[in-house]
Amino acid sequence: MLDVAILGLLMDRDHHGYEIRSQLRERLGDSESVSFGSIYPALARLERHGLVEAVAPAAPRSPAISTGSLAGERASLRTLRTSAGLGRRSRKVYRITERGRQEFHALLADPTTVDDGRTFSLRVALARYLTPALRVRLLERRRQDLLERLAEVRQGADNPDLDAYARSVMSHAAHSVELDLEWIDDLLSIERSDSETFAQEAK
Amino acid sequence: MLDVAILGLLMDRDHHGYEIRSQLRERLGDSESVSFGSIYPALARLERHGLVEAVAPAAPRSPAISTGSLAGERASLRTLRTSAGLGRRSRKVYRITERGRQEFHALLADPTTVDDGRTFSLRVALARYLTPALRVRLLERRRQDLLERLAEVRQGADNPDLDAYARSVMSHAAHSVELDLEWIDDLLSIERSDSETFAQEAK
DNA sequence: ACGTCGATATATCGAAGTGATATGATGAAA
DNA sequence: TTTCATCATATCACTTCGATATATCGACGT
Repeated sequence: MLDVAILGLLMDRDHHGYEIRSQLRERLGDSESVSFGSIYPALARLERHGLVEAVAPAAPRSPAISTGSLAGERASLRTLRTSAGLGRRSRKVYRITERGRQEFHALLADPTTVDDGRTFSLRVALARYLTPALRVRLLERRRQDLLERLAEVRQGADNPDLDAYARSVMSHAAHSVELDLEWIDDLLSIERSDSETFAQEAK
Repeated sequence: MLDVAILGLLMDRDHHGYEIRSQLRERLGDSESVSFGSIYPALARLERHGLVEAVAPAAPRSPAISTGSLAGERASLRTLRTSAGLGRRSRKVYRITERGRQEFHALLADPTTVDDGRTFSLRVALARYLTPALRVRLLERRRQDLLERLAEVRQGADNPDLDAYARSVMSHAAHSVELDLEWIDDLLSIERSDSETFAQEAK
């Protein structure tokens, strides 16, 4: 899951570890922040597998300071640290590789992994990288799972064995799943109207 | 988190590992099932710490078959397996200890741990074991967290840098948090009206 | 009577994630 | 000028996950 998230962010542009954490919340809507204890090992892992690569510390806003040699890079690193706005501790910036892009598409579309709320939201947030057909499949798969879950929690909400608090949890879970279902149905109807528009244009 | 959940279930009655998993979903509303790979180690850990203890395989529905000796227990185990309804592989039933009860209350009320959606729901499902004051504190703490989260996701929903899918995720997250807040406000108003009733009765 | 499927049940293993902690630089405020 | 908040990487012990192995029983079809 984290792999897809990181690769997805890197599809857009290069990032360093610390930034990935905030982007995960801001762009991919991750509610419970992923800890640094998973991000840095994940980045190391992805690099080991050749899916991402460390970029030589990029030139700061002010262009053309260093252009390549090892000594030059070291100098630019020092420059980077003290130069306007971009200081802080030296960043390790990562770029996605071609193999990384392939793996990203494969992971994102993989139908064998069952989505929980978190991975599903992640996938939707990255849905522009899926084909329309794969998007619909993703949404309909989740829809089925939620319908099953809805039946479960509704039963719990009516279970007289449970005390008022437990029943309240169940009943709120039911409302929450209902809201999720409405969302998915909205997304599905958008997908369908988009494909209609497409069909009409082709006509 | 899993510790509180297991202890909470054992407060009610004895359970074996397999059963705990289903009860977690049915009684405590846990959406993403906890795997056996965490339940059995957790049970072993709790036993090591003296918070739970393994019970001699309980007598089946039909009462009074064995009453104590080692030989008797072994016999009852065999009986258990082949007797009506309760067969299957031999179960390992756990009971909560006195120290376990103390620890349960401490963990449930612990204000230092920050609740995510899962642990919060768990705590509410077990809220009957909290005092009214601790219940209100739990609810208000979560309310604050959600208000902050709401501001974040609303910003994301309006962020023109994001594509329609990512914005949709953010906007749905906002609606979801709003629903959570309504739930919490309901629970809070119930707590308050309960304490009023209580005050009036005392009068 | 036979096989085999699905549910019940415990257990273990490697890989991944968490939460805490260490380290240190920088900019802003007190 | 010290000190505080934020930025940034890293590691550690412990917990959790997902897959897999093992085994028993009831039900179902053939």
